[in-house]
Amino acid sequence: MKDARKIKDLLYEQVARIGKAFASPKRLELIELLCQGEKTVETLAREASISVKLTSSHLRELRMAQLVETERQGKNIFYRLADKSVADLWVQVHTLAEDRLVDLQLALQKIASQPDDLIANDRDSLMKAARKGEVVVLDVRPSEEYLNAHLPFARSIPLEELRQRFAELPKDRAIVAYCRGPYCLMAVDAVALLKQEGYSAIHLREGIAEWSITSKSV
Amino acid sequence: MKDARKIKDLLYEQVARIGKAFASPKRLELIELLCQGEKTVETLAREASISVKLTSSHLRELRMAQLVETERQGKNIFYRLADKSVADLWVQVHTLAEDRLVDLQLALQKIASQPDDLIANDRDSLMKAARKGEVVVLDVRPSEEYLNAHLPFARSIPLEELRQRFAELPKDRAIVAYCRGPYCLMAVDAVALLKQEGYSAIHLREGIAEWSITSKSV
DNA sequence: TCATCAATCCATTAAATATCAGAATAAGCA
DNA sequence: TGCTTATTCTGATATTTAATGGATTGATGA
Repeated sequence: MKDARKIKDLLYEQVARIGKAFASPKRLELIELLCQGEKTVETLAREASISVKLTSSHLRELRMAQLVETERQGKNIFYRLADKSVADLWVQVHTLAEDRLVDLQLALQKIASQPDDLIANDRDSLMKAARKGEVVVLDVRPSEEYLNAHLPFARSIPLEELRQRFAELPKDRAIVAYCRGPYCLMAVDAVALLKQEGYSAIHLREGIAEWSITSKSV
Repeated sequence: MKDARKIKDLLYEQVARIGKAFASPKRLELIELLCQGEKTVETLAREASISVKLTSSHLRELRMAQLVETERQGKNIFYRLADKSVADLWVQVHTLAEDRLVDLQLALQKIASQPDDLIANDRDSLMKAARKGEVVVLDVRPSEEYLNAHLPFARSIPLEELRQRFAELPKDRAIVAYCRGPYCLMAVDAVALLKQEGYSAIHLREGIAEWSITSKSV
């Protein structure tokens, strides 16, 4: 009996290693960044706005939970998710959080509905329209992330270059902008810019990680 | 810019509330128990082998993360999962842990393969056999849990009563025993007992929570 | 070989968490 | 009404974790 308890404790403790990895806001942000493709420690630190040392120590936690892998390329060490299922779990966790936590819902509403954005939410019809060229799907993430993976039919204009590259976008069609996911503000900013210029632009909450979850557990 | 950071921090912090709820072995055990149906604090404490006070404080954490709900019935307060998606997330998390963590794989092997158990893993063929009556699917959990929900075609004999009720089981067919899930040892014990009595018994790792995840994200 | 850069390791402090004991509620019962 | 039972709340303590600064490693390139 006592022995059974010890075994059980051991088992749950192992699973809790995964839970702990998902228990820190900074680590979640790093996971979301890694969903966009492999990155160096320095890049991750810059994009998450935290120090390299702190980034390194959080990445160490993620590595010890076997959620990320590293590879040295010259001077740099690249981190990547150990498996697609890690990205899936991130999506699952933040989706559950959005379903359950009122505070989170309120914060998200504040972002999205400030300029009263319409949010595209029907994948099939969006893809159908994109295929026919009725809408332009616009990826505003840095181009390396676009090159790593992007939504079908999407074209890439990183947010920083958008001001200079308006000319590439047609004014007679709706522009659907997306970025890293619902907690990334780049698409929101892009939509604001585009509207200022007279485009009809809407904001897609989902990023590639959210998109590639095939099945919603209903 | 600074404002954007503050918003982002807020968002990830909210999601981390869910992560933190899954970051403690004791809380994971409570979640697994609640996957079997609603239970009082006392019952949860007894079944997780921890004090009522500690159980209460862990349940408080889960309640604050909005993962569980309470309902008073007379003297007792019943806890239940706030949504099926909480059970789904538990399955997702422990499945990822089993995929990634070698220590966990080793510990699980020690349990399951001690008596060289065959593990039933093909749901469709198991259900087909159960429907035809070629195998007996046996639920060895306490009967309240069976009454709350159970696998198709399963019959209930709680582990404690198994010794007295061997007569109810046919010796000419395979018995497939299951319990709360892969970290519950009741089915393992049941299989050991049954084999001792000359039954051909095998152990199904999955419980109702694992079973009811319809789609594996591949 | 030495200087440089990227990243980690180590030691320290501050903050958060787990656990336990005792007091406090809240409902049901006598 | 007061007593009992189930549960939570309030502190107190020990452990764990987050964050930071200084020293260290490992590969690169002059």
